[in-house]
Amino acid sequence: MPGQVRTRFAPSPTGYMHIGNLRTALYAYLIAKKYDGKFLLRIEDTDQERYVEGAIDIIYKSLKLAGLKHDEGPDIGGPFGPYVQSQRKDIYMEYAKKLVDLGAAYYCFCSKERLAELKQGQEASGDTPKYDRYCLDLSRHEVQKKLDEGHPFVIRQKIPDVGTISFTDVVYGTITVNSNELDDQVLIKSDGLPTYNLANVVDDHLMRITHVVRGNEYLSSTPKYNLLYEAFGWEIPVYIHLPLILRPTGQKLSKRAGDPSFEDLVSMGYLPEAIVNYIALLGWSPGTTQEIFSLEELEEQFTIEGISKSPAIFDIKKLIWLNGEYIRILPLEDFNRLAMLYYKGAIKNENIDFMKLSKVLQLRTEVLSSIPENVDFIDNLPEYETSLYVHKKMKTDENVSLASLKTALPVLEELQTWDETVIHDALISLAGEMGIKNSQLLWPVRVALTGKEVSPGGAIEMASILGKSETIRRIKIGIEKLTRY
RNA sequence: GGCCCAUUAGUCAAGCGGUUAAGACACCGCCCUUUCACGGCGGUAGCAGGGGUUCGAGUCCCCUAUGGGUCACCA
Repeated sequence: MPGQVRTRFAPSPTGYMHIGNLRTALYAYLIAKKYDGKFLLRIEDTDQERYVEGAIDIIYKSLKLAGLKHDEGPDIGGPFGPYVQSQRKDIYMEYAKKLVDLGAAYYCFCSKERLAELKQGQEASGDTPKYDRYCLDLSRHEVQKKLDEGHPFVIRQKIPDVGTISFTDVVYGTITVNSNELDDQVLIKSDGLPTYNLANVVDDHLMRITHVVRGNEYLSSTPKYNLLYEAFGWEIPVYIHLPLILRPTGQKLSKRAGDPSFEDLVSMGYLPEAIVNYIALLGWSPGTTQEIFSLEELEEQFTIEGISKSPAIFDIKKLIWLNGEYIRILPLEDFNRLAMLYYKGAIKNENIDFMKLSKVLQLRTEVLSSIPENVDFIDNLPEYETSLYVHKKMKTDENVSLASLKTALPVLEELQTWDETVIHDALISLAGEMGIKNSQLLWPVRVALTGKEVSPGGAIEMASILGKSETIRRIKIGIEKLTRY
């Protein structure tokens, strides 16, 4: 294929970037990068009824967050602009008229009422709704007359009566349909704006798109677009249709069903890099056993051959794992900065060394939003049962624990400096002196300090983070609970 | 319903006529260990069903079933 590879991401501004959309953008981007080509952003806003305020900003923001930089687009311009379809209205009309001249399209003056009636009748008799070509044979003169009289009109594509149409998709292979399955769809709406059916063809050609990357839902309408390319005498792009991403119950992802958007996932505590990594693997395989990919690695290793045909289910479990992997490799400072957003709401105590907390928490965090529940004991020691002190493997029960806490209390109170090393040495040697296992001393202390079954660190780490006076206070509470028991 | 597409473990998936059918998540067990987690080791679990073609089929063909997509003046 001569010339430079050019792909595009062409979302309509609905205000919601779902995971499937993002993945389409990602693959289009990767294909461009892989072949050293250009990736462009085009806004498909030809349906003004669906316009949502601020939706374009969400698109910019999402792409930026995902690291998908476009080379041309509404915000940065480019040689084939404008990149917003509503600003290209005249272009589409011009090409639609050309199609009429070519005999590949025709004016239609049917009212919406007539169309609705027609459809209703066809459905009632069990037929597939299809335009009846009422206006197809209007003479040039009749058409001109109606236009002069100011009748509202649409321009419809004229599908050949007979024959089959084939096209080849890189992932799905050659697909053939009967032209009688196709409807004479509207190309230009009565508001003068084009439908997707015309706009995508005109723009992809004018913007020199070489590889059309889009969701599988366009597979069945692609033959109609090919007819248009052929009528214009334009080169047909390489088609790459992507399998759908489904929700765990098997349906298409949807906003209505509550499936999270990309931004939702980010605000739920997933890192953009992890999400991108995860969706790259939903529908594509590198052919190796590598699972962790930076965007740069994807750019190098992505292959069109690796795209699969079958739909994939969005499995949050694997994303959680992957997110944990990304969190663990973060520099401590970066993790701390991210975690701070969650600490703020959960911890009011100002004496906490957050960096110290982050250090123990980082290994244990898979999703940032789980942080608050993991650190809730810091501000307030939870109410807990003395049964927490009973642990078979640690060889502790209430009696052992009470003895351990009572012995540990004065030792800790005497400590002049309060850091992990000092606390560690004091407690470990104490266990030695007492002739008990480390766990028989440390488990009770950890329980007393946190009041929880699990905590983001052991007794020594928790004591260090909570500080001396709070540690002492909590151990006393523990002793009291166990004494009462 | 018509047309189009898909179907390897619970999930993502490798496989492109001859394999003990990779790997990952999840799950289970063991080890490490002051809890949990991390890490290490091991395990359970799969070619939707039926016909062909072939010396040989997860791989090719047909049928059935299931799932999905599409049939708009939405994209």
